[in-house]
Amino acid sequence: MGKAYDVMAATCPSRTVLHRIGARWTVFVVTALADGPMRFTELKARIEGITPKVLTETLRALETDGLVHRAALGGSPPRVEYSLTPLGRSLWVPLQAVRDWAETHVPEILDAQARSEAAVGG
Amino acid sequence: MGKAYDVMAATCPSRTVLHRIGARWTVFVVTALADGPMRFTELKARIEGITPKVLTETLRALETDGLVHRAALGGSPPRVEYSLTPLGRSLWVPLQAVRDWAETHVPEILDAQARSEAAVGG
DNA sequence: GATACCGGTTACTTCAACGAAACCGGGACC
DNA sequence: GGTCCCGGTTTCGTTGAAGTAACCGGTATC
Repeated sequence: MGKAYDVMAATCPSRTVLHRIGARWTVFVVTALADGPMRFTELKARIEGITPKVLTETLRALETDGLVHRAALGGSPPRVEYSLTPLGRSLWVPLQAVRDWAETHVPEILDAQARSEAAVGG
Repeated sequence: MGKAYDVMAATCPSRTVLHRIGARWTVFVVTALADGPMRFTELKARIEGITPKVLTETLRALETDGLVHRAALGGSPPRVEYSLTPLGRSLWVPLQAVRDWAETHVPEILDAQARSEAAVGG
């Protein structure tokens, strides 16, 4: 059985999907929400350096793709809770592996960068 | 034992690493090279839609980070072979998982997108 | 001597993503 | 009546990654 979708094909929709996954802040939001539902301000605090605008954009995009659920709970002050959908939770698995890899191999990459900078004549 | 690096910290070098991994074409190049060493033109053919400029840039970046090895074999016509380093091969594991996820869940995401477009009033 | 192949490079342009900063309504608290 | 919090929105500016297209030297082929 061949696969229905192939990332190597120029027009394959999986490329769009991959692009979304690779967006700067997607991995952070999914990682944060993997610990449980969270409110906007909580997310903003946890993901250091993210601006409210970008956080909103990222959440909307993930919501559109069915990865994140947004629950407005009314009341005052307003309460909005974001959570991963089952699809989002399934994405978390490979994303966590990537995150893990990144955190684990930082020293090797820093080393390689230093070495190639030295080779060029830094 | 706490982790040495945490992606959630604003200044953590793992963020740079993650950024590189998330670059538009990284996953394609690593995936292609996972099948074995390959020449420039071969890569260009296999990764549909990539331009020579972007391919060069991506390969150089991956080389700098120690993920790809470049071997110029002289002769004429010139022969240059690119291959994954052990570090690159270790990255392939999580990347393949992400690629797999993307290819597998295309229909669900397309569905979700269609539904939220309809909800807005398409 | 025209053509094609390899492995790129160069110059220019475009465009989406990202970021900074200010602001919004509505309530609650003081 | 001033201030704070929540969950954003709006405007504007910047940046850098990506795309387009043309070209390069060297060789070998016809």
